[in-house]
Amino acid sequence: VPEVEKVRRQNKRGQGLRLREDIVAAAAALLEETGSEDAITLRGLARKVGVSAPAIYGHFGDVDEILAAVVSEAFDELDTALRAAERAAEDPSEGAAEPRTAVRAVCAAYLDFARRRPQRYRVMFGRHRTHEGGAMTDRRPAGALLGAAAFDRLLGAVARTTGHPSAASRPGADTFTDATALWVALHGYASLRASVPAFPWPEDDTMLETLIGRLLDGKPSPAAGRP
Amino acid sequence: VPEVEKVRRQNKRGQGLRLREDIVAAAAALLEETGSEDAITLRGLARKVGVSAPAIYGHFGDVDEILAAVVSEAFDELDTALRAAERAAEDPSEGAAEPRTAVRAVCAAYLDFARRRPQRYRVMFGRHRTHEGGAMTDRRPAGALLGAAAFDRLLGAVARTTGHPSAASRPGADTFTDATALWVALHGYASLRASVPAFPWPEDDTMLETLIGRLLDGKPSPAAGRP
DNA sequence: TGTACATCAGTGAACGCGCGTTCACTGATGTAC
DNA sequence: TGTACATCAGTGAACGCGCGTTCACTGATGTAC
Repeated sequence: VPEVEKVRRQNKRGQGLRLREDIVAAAAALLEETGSEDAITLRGLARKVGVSAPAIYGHFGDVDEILAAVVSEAFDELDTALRAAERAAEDPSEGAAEPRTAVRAVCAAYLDFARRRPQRYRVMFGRHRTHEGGAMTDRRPAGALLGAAAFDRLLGAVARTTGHPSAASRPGADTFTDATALWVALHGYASLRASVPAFPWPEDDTMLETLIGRLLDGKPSPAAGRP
Repeated sequence: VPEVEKVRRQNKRGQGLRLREDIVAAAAALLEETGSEDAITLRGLARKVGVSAPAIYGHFGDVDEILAAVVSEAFDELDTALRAAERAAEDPSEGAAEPRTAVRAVCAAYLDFARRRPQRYRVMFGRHRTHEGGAMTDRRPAGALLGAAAFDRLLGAVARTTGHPSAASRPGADTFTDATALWVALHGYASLRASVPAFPWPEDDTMLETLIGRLLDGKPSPAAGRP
């Protein structure tokens, strides 16, 4: 028997790789529907996909692997959304109509994602990662970097407006600190807005104007109409 | 048999009300140890307290009630910590050494609480409350207001420095917006710091100086040492 | 002070359930000849 | 083109486990007389 290159066999009746996708999609749906990670069970997913429970072991060894796939996919989605928002904001005038337009667009897209996929957003950023194993096991490098991709979008948008006049008045500012402060505020707002809906939150636009104005441009509150 | 006022019977051998406390304490410990709410089970708690499982029904009808008690207790603790920090900051000079001292102290205490009780903090603010039942069921008014108590501490500290010179330069500012922006940033930092430990976070003091300076005083970045 | 009794916090056995996981299997798909 | 066979994705029955919850009970505590 000569050594033969293993060839990917054609998917059986459309299934095959599709089952994997179906499982991840079902997990995401289950998460958003129930609002709880522990509603995601092997048997529950199998039921939802319409397959027997052991069939899942062909694609995932673990229910945690499935949740990890959901999270990974969600991070891709977030990155795509931020990218699209940035492109759309920069597109029409080619130059810079207003210095903060792109930053504002990216931030708005971030908040929009968190609102559209609340449970996925919560799992992406709301789970405490205990650095299991002392100093730096680096067992899940991808997991640690996932959030960084979204941050880099934000950082890029902020950096691209550094040369603008509004930045000149803030000689001590540095881009990384700016982006960090902005991310922290965005996440805080997105998270609390979902957790404490009873709070009298302002509109997204108002909140964004406040945060960007103060954190990046050193401007005071956007004249909320108080005497 | 005449109507008799029901008198609280003396606790049996030190138990009685103590079991209830023990259950809540065990739940809090289990939450912090395992980092997961669904590690809190009736049987697990009974085991940890050293009591049979049905004994818990005498004090709680539900495992969710126990978690609610943990959260309620944690909110009390947070409020106490913020109160203490504020008092300590205002105590020595009786006047105002520096306008933002009290605000900074309250913020630092907030971050400290989130760091000392990470899982409880996560459950307090990280769980999405779906407004189940349309518009305003108001079924859990206490739950909705719990976060507001901590916010009021922050609001008070901010309000008490409004008359200071630093506020005069920001005519458009209003206290509520200030406190909201600050809370959002504090929570975002506390939450992300725990979720994404791999990120190069600054020291708490530096972060606080940045956030308070920009959000409340309109100052740029704290001269992070860049040319 | 002493005895009989009501109270009630907690027990221990038992139940049914959904879960993860295993195992031998089935049956359609694509391939060798 | 036709037949025999290897492959392998998915099946169905079965298991042991920990869970929430029920039930009749026990035994110490405090009270009535």
